[in-house]
Amino acid sequence: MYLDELNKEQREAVLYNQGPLLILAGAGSGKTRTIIYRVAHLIKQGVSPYEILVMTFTNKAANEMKDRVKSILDVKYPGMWIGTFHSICLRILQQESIHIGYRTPFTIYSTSNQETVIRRAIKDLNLDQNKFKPKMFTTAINQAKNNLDSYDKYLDSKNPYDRTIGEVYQYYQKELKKNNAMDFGDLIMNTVILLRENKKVLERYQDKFKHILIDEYQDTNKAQYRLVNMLTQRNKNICVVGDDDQSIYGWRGADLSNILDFENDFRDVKIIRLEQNYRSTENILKAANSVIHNNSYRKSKELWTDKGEGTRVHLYEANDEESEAYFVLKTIKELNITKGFEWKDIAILYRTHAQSRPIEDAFLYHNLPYKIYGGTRFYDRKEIQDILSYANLIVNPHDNTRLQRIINVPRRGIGERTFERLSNYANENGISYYEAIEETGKIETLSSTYKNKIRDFRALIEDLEEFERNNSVDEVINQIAELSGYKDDLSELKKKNNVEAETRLENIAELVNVASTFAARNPDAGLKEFLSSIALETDVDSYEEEDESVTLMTLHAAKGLEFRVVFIVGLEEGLFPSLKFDNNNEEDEMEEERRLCYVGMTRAEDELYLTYAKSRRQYGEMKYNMPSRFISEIPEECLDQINIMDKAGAVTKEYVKVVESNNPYTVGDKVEHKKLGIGVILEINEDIIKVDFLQSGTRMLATEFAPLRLIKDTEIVDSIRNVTPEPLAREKEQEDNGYSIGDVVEHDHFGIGEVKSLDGEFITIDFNKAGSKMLSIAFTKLRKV
DNA sequence: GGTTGCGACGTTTTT
DNA sequence: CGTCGCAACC
Repeated sequence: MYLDELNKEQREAVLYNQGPLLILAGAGSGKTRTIIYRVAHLIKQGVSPYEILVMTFTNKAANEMKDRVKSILDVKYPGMWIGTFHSICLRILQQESIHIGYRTPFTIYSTSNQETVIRRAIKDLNLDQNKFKPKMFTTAINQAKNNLDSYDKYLDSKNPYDRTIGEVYQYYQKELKKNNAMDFGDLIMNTVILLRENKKVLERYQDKFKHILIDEYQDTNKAQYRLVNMLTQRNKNICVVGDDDQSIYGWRGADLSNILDFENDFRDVKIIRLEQNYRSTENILKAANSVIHNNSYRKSKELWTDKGEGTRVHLYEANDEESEAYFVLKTIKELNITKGFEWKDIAILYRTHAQSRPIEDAFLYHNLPYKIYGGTRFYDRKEIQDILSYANLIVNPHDNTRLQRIINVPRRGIGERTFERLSNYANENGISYYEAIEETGKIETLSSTYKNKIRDFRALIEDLEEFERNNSVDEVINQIAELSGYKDDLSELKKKNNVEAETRLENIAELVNVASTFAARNPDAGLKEFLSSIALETDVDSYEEEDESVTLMTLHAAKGLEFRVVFIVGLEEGLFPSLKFDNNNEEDEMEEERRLCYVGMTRAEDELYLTYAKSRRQYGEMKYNMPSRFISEIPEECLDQINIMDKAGAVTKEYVKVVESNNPYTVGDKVEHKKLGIGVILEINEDIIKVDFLQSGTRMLATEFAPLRLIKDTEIVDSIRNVTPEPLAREKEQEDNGYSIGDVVEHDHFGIGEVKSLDGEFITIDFNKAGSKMLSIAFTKLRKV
């Protein structure tokens, strides 16, 4: 019986099924499990799946829930509405499109499309481009939509700056309407407007959804709050799950008061607290609890665990960001060797993306596999946006923004002047650009050469439209890349050894993959459906737990995940907590930084490392930051201060020496190799050691990959057993490793260099920039030049 | 129509 | 220190 798999509070939350319910679920307290079982239980009790609505913030969460509900109930199609706020709203808007004055299918504008429209607005409204940056407006408009504010409110403002925002907002909104497009904010706001202005529609949905569940309720903004509130007014079976201590998106419009005031919004609210943490050890939990206790704007809650004390939270002071990176690297290697943690068990979390760089450098140099999440998103990449613009144009040719984007990409001789003549004609006649293209003959300002070029473009789009009717989504995407000349263009560049072009081709291939997966899963869906599905998709959705690599990500991106070992780096005043506070709500923002720290700390299951650097390069300038206040908020008895003086501090440029000083081995140490048995270290050269093995003679080994462990003298007697040294696979390469002295080679990290000497699988190269290095061929990516 | 160089800028970003 | 956008060049 599935109820037996729950603790007392979780069970209570599953069984309580009449009226408003607030589940305050601390980090690692089995939140998702509770929601899923609650849904399953409702259905087992006879509630129809069609009467249940579950809203989440990420596709990942939605998919996970869908899958788990399906497996508990053992059905193929769950029937209930489970999705992100945005996808649920999209679904409603598409069904009710007659009420909202949009044609179906409307398109969805991503952040980059948004910016394109804003740029045009700034130009057309003759605003000073030095004073007004597009980002200011996108931020303001998104925020306005989160708060359900229309542009009228801004236009009526006494503040001239707000009036300018109003003007741009108005222009932008009209432009979107003209293009039959909505941005992310519109999806929510327009749904609220739809329900507010159509009583019949509202009542239909209120009737339909007898039970509504909201995940991560602390992250809802005002618009989302209104939406939920309207939908639930009839049945009041609203269950919200969240943790006020994990609200970290305030700057994006999330309104913490939604969860804090929930009990005042409804009558007879039942509150259940899930406070048993199944993730972290006592020390980690105690440290995290102590930090969050310094916040005043929160509900009382105290997490506990029965996992046992565990090790203390490790604290390390580095000299600078490079030695911080090397501490992380070295510690990870040690954890792997001594405690058997795998790469995928480990995550490194930081406040800003820029901090990943020194860590990447260190990992790259030492071939420690890692994966970075965030940064430029896959769907934001230029080539992906370009291809998708073509695809969108096939579905909706009147999308001016996207047409403008690709009409000359790749170059086909339709330059700025030509386009201007075309767009002028369109504007004068009040038609879309594509309609103007259909009337090219009538545009008198164009010479026949350019008319023909435009006709060619039109023919291209028509060919693609035709192709789309008879082929699968992935074939269409591929055809776009082919017919548009995009592929040829990149292939040409690739021939010239352009690495970037190669990546772009790979990205396009990946997009075709995504499309074919979609086509396989949704056999009845077409291009239209594919486009709206990926418009709401993000990179986080592709996070793979199985990956054999260390995870690098921002603290924000880590929410909802867990790792056996967590490093939080850069715990310095000014960096974390970040130093950019508004004067008005300084305290609010500090509390949000603290919650972010809490989120980071509670990701850790077994080991938590906190590091800070005494000095750090920020924006090219040397900064000397104080250790973060969050460190001093941790009780000393939970901390294990690592008091290694950083010998390497003075020579940070010389990675080599840092590693040497951090190398766990010294000459004379006895080691045990998984295959080669016991040996003694004869020499140490960077991270390569020469070991004399009892049974197989001397060998060079790369410390970070050789399956080695240090052994004490007393162990030796026990350990000498029959080790039959198997020749390593690499040994065969020794005969001819493909390189000879004098070869010029290129290394991903060090650049160009010349081969100086060869010693088995080891190769010494004199790099033009990085100097002389000894590297293991098996683990080094080298190219002959 | 495409390249180059200079200056401005610089959190976090579930959709 | 990097990146990116734009203006001035070829």
